[in-house]
Amino acid sequence: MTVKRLRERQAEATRELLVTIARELFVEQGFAATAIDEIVQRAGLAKGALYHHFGGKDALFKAVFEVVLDETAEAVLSAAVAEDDPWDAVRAGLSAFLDACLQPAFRRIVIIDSVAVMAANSWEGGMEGIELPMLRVVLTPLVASGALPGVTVDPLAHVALGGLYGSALYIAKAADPQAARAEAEVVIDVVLRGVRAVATGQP
Amino acid sequence: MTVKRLRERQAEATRELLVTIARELFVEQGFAATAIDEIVQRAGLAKGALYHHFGGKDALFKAVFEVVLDETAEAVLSAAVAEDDPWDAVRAGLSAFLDACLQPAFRRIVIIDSVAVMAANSWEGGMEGIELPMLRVVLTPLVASGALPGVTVDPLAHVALGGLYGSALYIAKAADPQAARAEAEVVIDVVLRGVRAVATGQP
DNA sequence: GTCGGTGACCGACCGTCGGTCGGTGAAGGG
DNA sequence: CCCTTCACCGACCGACGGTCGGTCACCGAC
Repeated sequence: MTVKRLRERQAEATRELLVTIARELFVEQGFAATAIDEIVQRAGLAKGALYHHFGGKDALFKAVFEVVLDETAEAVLSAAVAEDDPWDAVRAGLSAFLDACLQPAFRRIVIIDSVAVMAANSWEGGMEGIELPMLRVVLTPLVASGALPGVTVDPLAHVALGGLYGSALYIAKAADPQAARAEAEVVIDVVLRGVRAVATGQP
Repeated sequence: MTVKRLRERQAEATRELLVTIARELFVEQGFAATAIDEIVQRAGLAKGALYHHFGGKDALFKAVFEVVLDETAEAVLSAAVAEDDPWDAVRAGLSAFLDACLQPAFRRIVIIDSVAVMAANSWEGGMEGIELPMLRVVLTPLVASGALPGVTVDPLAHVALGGLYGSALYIAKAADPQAARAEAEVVIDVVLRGVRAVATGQP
């Protein structure tokens, strides 16, 4: 299995090339404004090659989307697991997520274009696919500690994810992303402190 | 001015008809999957009529978008202004917005499709157009009171909107919407109490 | 009233784009 | 050495967004 046949390796290389090129163009121009012919031409391939490896333009986008999302999920999780205290883990994860929002690829692919493309194909969106499990990992310790009576993980994760998405949109559209990120972090910090205060009974 | 000429009235009726038909189809099928020919055919008009009144498919979508957004903004505001206490107003507004998130038109037009369409034309998105003023009315008293040091209205509104959308998503997908709504409101309540605790210095 | 201008609306036409499909040549098992 | 397999090719198609010259009812001027 480790020794792959020549054809197999070339095919995989072609797939990765297509994903890489498509990612560049999707980030630069957006999904709708990027023509398949342009992707294929820049990759030095014919249109048939793309349709041999991917079901269509949407499927190619989904492949790109998953790569970008995986990168972000990994960054968030690795930041969270580095902390011992559950609250510190949450804050570290949020900070990593806000960093991701500053990157053009995440903004364009995940925040702006993915929602419509996924909805058009009845696919799972960014919310449910990977981000939610990611958030559950961070939030479950909090809920399990019993600090938030009556609160269950699933709705909490959804609300948190939505809030993150809202701040992501704010950052994505701001003229000064750095300043927007700082503003958003203040807000999230207040919310976090507030929830913590309710949990511990201390302001 | 109140007495409009016949041509003027007919033109306005045509515009409204186009917006109404387009809204139905956009909600049913989404923006990308709806063909201009289909809109025009169902309206009993020719394609030229549409392009006479609107700059293009995107401009027609924006007109539909603004109508849907206005409806929601009005519902939220009327719910909020009925309350005297700022915190009660916030809660009432949030509840009304949650209801809006459950309606297919708002979900499809504003949440799913608007972001990509607006981004493609460098237009103002849903958050900045009307939703933000709507939420600003509700949230500005809080921020202006100085209870939340360092917090500005815009990012706070975005985070709140996102959180509400997340909970709406959770409710929409749940097998038991009533129970899900109760769960979500517990979470929102915790967050609200938390922010309030930070603001007042009391848990 | 009638006459010329205006503008709402028509619909054939165009360029582009996503998607299809029969073909081709090299890889690789027998 | 041959025959199957398959990654890849590229001409072609149909659909869609957008254009543009034409048409005719409406409306103010005289």
